[in-house]
Amino acid sequence: MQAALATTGMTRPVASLIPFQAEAVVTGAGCGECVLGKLCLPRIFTGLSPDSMRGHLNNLVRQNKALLRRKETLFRQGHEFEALFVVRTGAVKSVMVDESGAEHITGFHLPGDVVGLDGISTGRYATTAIALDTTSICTLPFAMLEKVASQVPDLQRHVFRIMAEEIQKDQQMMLTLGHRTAEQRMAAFLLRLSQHFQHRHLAADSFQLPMSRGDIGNYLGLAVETVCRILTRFQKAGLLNTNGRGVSDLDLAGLQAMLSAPAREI
Amino acid sequence: MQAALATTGMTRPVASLIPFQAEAVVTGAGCGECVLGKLCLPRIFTGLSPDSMRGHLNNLVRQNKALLRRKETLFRQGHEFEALFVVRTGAVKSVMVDESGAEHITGFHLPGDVVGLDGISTGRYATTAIALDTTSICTLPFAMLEKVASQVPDLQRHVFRIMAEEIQKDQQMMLTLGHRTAEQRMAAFLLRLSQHFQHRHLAADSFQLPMSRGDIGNYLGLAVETVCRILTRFQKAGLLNTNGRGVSDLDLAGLQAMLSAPAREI
DNA sequence: CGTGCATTTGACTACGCTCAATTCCGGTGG
DNA sequence: CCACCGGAATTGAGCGTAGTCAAATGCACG
Repeated sequence: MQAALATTGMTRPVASLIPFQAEAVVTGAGCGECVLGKLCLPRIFTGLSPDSMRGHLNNLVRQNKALLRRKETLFRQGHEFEALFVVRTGAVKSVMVDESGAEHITGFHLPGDVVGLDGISTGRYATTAIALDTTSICTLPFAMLEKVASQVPDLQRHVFRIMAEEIQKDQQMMLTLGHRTAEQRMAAFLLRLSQHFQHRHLAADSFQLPMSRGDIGNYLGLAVETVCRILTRFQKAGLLNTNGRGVSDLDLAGLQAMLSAPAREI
Repeated sequence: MQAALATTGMTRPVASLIPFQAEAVVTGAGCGECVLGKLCLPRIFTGLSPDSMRGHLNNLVRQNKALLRRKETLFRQGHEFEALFVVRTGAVKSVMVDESGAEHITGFHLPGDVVGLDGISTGRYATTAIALDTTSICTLPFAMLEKVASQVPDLQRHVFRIMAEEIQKDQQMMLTLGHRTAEQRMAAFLLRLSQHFQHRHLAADSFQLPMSRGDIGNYLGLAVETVCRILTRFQKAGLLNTNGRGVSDLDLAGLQAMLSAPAREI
């Protein structure tokens, strides 16, 4: 983990490590600020005796949590895969550098999302994970996860599901990138963010974008200028209001309508 | 499975079912024509006693194999997810119909590939799987796979790996669709096919495309006309020869060079 | 209160889509 | 065996969406 939780490429300091309070989790209180949703450990271990639960927990969750600041990296492309991470607060982007040296953002990860799945198949992370904001992280060493999963069928099923959801999400994204216009991509992007917040009982029609216009463009396969122009167009059409990185008064139905509308006929 | 192995949407008959010879597998001969690679069951069960192996096998692999003809479906979008499938011979495409009724091909599956992963997360298949050729299939009921996986750590790890490889592949595709020109997409597509054949010790520079130009275009987010034009361009540039659905004399290095070359700077 | 990056807006260009017409094949029936 | 038919593939002409280049403005941080 030394390598994985290494310093950023820039001149930032290493991530600070704060002792993780396993006790609070085991007693069933949940980890307070944590927004793990279905991955929440107390739920996974529901039905196990407190002792057994504590035993598993101590193996499963790294006894610390990482706090990253803006632009610090959680792990780097090519480094040995050792753990999955769950975003508790903040936001993370996954960046892949291709053979020609160009950078491509393959995903944004908000609280509750799992980061690092791209490392499982080859044993090395396929992307570099970079914090977009001050971000707190939960660490799940994968070897331990595998071991516990083979003893706790519910956890095994849960890991299957998490990976399957990632597959589903990526295929949805392939569809967006391959078959939708620039406007539709932006609409789909905003709707996906909106749904994420809604699922967590946060405002669905007003929120902050944790990433830059450039990041959005890179992720959606659009030029920065196009992203800007479309946001202005949306604003003029009354679909939303922008204020820096904040968007408000999203017309969710209107945006949804753009997706059903005449796409590129390929 | 009745539903999953249902009739095609057209007027084709149901897939014929031929008894699966589990015995042959257990004795270590492998399933002959099968090209499962690392998923090959005898390998999974290496180290287990023959009896234990036979017990697992009988649970794991459906006691039949399906033979599909061109345009017949393996499963349909929205139907209950019950099993994964492995392509033994032939080829399959995964087609998703979106809210606006447009069809999108999310993947092609060649011998050794697993089909149906998109159904795990929601419990319903997210795509319809359609045979591109006469295709033989191996069926893995997922409930059984989960059960055996929780008893055989190697199998659990293997399922993780298969799903992770799908994630990796999809993210590579996102990158292709979002950041590459039409020519680069075609080059990447041909190279991926070539690598698939090479890994299976088949000719890497000459093979048949099991799908139509239209399917390729749909998959790559390009118009059919663009696919044709690019293939002609490639041929004139001496990168390959085409003959109907056959391609030969691929200049792999030349195609690879196109990917490293100046992409769209996004 | 600058300096530097992020964002926005404008002008122009080009890649790839659309529409249209022709050719090529594979399958089918006379 | 050949003629015919329908879909697939190919090629051409014209156009539109989104990228590129360029410049101005906004904004955060030192």
